[in-house]
Amino acid sequence: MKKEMKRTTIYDLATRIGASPSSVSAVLNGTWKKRRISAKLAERVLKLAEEEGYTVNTQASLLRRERSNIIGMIVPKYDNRYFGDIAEKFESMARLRGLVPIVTCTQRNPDLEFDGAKELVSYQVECLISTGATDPDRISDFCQAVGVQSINMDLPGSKAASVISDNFTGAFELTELILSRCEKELGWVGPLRFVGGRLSDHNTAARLDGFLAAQRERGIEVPEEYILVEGYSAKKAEQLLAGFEPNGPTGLFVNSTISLEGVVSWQSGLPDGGKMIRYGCFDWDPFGSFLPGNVGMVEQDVETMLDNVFDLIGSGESTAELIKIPCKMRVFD
Amino acid sequence: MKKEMKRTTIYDLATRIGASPSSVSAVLNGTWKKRRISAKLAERVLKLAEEEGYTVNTQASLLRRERSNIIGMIVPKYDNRYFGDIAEKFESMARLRGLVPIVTCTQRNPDLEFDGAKELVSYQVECLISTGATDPDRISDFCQAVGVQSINMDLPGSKAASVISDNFTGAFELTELILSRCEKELGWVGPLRFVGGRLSDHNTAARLDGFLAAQRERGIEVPEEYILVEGYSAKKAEQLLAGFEPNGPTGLFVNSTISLEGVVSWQSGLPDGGKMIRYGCFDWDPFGSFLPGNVGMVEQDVETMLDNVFDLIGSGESTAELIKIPCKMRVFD
DNA sequence: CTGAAAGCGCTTACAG
DNA sequence: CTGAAAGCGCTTACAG
Repeated sequence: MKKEMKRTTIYDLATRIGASPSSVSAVLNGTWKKRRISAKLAERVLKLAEEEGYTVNTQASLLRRERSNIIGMIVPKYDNRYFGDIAEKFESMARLRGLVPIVTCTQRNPDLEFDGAKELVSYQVECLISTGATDPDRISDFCQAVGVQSINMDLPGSKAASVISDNFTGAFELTELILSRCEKELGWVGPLRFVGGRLSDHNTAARLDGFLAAQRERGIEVPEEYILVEGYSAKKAEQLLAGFEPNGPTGLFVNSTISLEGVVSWQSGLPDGGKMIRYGCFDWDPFGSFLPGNVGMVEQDVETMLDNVFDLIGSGESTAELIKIPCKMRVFD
Repeated sequence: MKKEMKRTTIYDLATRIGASPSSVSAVLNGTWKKRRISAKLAERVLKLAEEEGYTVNTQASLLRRERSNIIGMIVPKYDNRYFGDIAEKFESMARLRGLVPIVTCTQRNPDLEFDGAKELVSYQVECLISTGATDPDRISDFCQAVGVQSINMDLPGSKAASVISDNFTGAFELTELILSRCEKELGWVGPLRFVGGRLSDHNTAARLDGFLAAQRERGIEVPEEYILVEGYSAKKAEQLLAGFEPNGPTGLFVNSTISLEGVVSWQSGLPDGGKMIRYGCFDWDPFGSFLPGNVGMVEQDVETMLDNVFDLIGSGESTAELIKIPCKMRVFD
């Protein structure tokens, strides 16, 4: 490892070729046709650059250019399919559009979240997508102050456009599915329990609304103590259910795959293995369809959400509009 | 959105404060004590910077500095816990060490993989970690040519140090577990099937070795047609098993959670739901423990692998050593 | 305690 | 078809 080796620059290339740095630069960044540089020169430069393992110094290049083409995203976690999928699709869709994506993971930590946003701004991002952010408005305020566009995804904010799932409708339909399967398979009609999430979280609140509305429509009253929302973690879900040993048919609405882990763990510890339980989950995981009692999952439409995000980018005036994307329902049998 | 707004620079700050850009710069980047700048000046600068929403221009700053502190990682996919975990822990461990992580996802595409590596090099990374790369040596060669350290993780290469799991031992132990559970629970002893992966892939080969060794030790001969390695995808695994309807006890060694999806799907389609099947999986997923017939999973020790990677960074001469990290066994019952 | 000046590696009008 | 020159926003010796 030649540690203190200086990287090859366009000056090195220019010297060795016997041309000017300007010409080398033009060849390397593709503007050489409009500068009418001879094809032979271009060819020689390209060949030498290849041989020397030349790579442009992005820092120098971006410093000089007026646009960075960089687009940043903060994401809370990679611990479930949803955010992993978002990060992955964001990267490939950005590249397809000629943009350079940078994604950073904030550990669901509000301070890291803001630090991450600042870091991306100092990379000169042209737009910053806050995904699942706990405090998107703080980020939007900051972005606005420095003239950078910001967009919220998954969790809405009030200071920038937001693209989120239609949580109400998804939850409504999932609730209907669980109810009808309870009736058909267990001959039971009754209030479902809602497990996981936090009421201060917009998505949980909207899903709970859909959950309640679907039952109200069937004349089912849901007791307050059936709403078990004290966090997302698997452990929390398991704790909340710990005392509960259903002695007959029951139904559960599980809010997120993280909570689902706890639910399934609780279920498998029941005397009868929870044979009389049916549940559905708002969130998708490929192993979900093989879990006993799972009647269906709501899959958020990441691709359409991102399509909408990209449409918003560079769309001039950004109002704080809220775009809701329908979810897909995965039904198991 | 003030689109064409110029960002605040240290010159703006200096003018408004009535100090020189040098002093402002020193205050902002923390070198001001050694430059013995007055605390009052420092305070005023910091306050104004805060008010103006100043953020350093990373491009300009890095261009001037001699070290970037940037450390890059390419990762194939975020479609399972393993790589998501790696990316996430890499980011936080890098920050803990005062480094700036950049992770890019290459879609398991060899060309994107190399492009990603080049992109990171042009960001002036000081070290590039190739995780699960299909052609790590190509990347190492490139890095060496431009004087950047490279390290392989998960999948080994021959041109740079590699930190990988001890696949042989993990597979050996998992095979023993499956065999003993087949015997205990099904009263059956016999050769297991190996499902998923690719023989050209170092990890699959090492795991297959462990798989065969554990059976050889017990005097079990594994027929060649029991080795079903034609790729990782869930669909592939399901296809390979499609014709197979065991009419008695059987055991499977599943190579990766991706393949596991296909296995479980095949299993759930069997007449008896696959009650007489026991299997284990080389790879960890939290839902795995709830799958019927799953006796255990091998969890790769991401944290220890990354510890080793970070120890290697900046460690001077990089030999192409191979560091094997023991896996953890998760046993279900 | 502080400032003037050089320069990091590029890009881009501008002038041939 | 090509080059000289300015300048992007910083950092860092160097000289007070």
